[in-house]
Amino acid sequence: MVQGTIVSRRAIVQHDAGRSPPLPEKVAHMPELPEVETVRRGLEPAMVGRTFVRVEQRRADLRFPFPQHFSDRLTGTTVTDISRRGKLMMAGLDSGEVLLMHLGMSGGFAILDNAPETPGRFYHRRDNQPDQAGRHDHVVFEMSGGATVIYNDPRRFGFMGLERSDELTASRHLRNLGPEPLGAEFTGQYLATALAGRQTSLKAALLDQRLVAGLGNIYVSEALHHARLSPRRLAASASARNGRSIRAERLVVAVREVLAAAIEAGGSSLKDFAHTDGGLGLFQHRFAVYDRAGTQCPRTRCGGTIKKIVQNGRSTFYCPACQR
DNA sequence: AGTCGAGCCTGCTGGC
DNA sequence: TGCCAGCAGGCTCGAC
Repeated sequence: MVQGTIVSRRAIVQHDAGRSPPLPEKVAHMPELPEVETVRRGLEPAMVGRTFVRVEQRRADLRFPFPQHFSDRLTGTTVTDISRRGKLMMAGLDSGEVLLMHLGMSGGFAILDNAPETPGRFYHRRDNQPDQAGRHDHVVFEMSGGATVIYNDPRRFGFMGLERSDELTASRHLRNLGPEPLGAEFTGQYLATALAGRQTSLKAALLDQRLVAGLGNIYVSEALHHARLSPRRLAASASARNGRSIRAERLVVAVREVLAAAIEAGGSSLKDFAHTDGGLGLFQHRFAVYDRAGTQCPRTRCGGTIKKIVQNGRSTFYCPACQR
């Protein structure tokens, strides 16, 4: 299932328990960059090159109000491509507009595909069945080619927008986004410069989408552990000294590796979906520190114990022994 | 300008 | 057993 909900992923893990041992570790449960990328890839076959035959908008707003005449502006247009910036998905339309889709923290898509070659059917309910009341199914796209794409979002922190493609970069949802963490722009030198003078924690700085786009609470904790840097460290202290910052360089590598591994795990779940009765979105990704307070640090020969602290009102997990 | 907290929202969990 | 407070978090806005 293409989404980022806790319930579904756990449910599927349990559902599949007969084939593979149940995972004692936590599975990813909120849409950060890797989850969004997986969703994007899952939407492509159902939407790209397809036309919106019918668009059903079931409520006036999510996190923000829907754009004016939302369904009318989509109906009859064809999707040219689906891309991503940070946690934001963008479907290019042949009308010259771009459909923006953000999953917030509980958003996800279900695809009912009537095409015979892909008899997939997936929902993110505990029982893998459609929400009976359809209570949180807020948008329904009926696409040419037979797929019905349903946006579900219990907490409604997600949103959809429509922008003219030539005004896209000026959109308030895009204009402040920092570089893609997996792109060429995100280098040690960039990060060192961006962190210079910042009097906040490294954790808070990395969560700032203006600094780098796509990291959330989970992957920031993971990346900092990977880089052996304390989330409590002053951001500025990871910036350049004598024109070079070992710490910033280490952090860039860690961010890239952690995200790439998670995308890989998500990609596997997409691939598996084609061969099952509907388990897309299963992230069997394991975390080193996130939500693992009290357990032993997975780093070889570290021997530390993972600790949970609260920074800026959010939980942070790290190993005080190896993260400095 | 940079930093931080409130608030949005619902579902799950843990404590009584 | 049942109830309910507390927690979870991405993003924007407002306060300092």
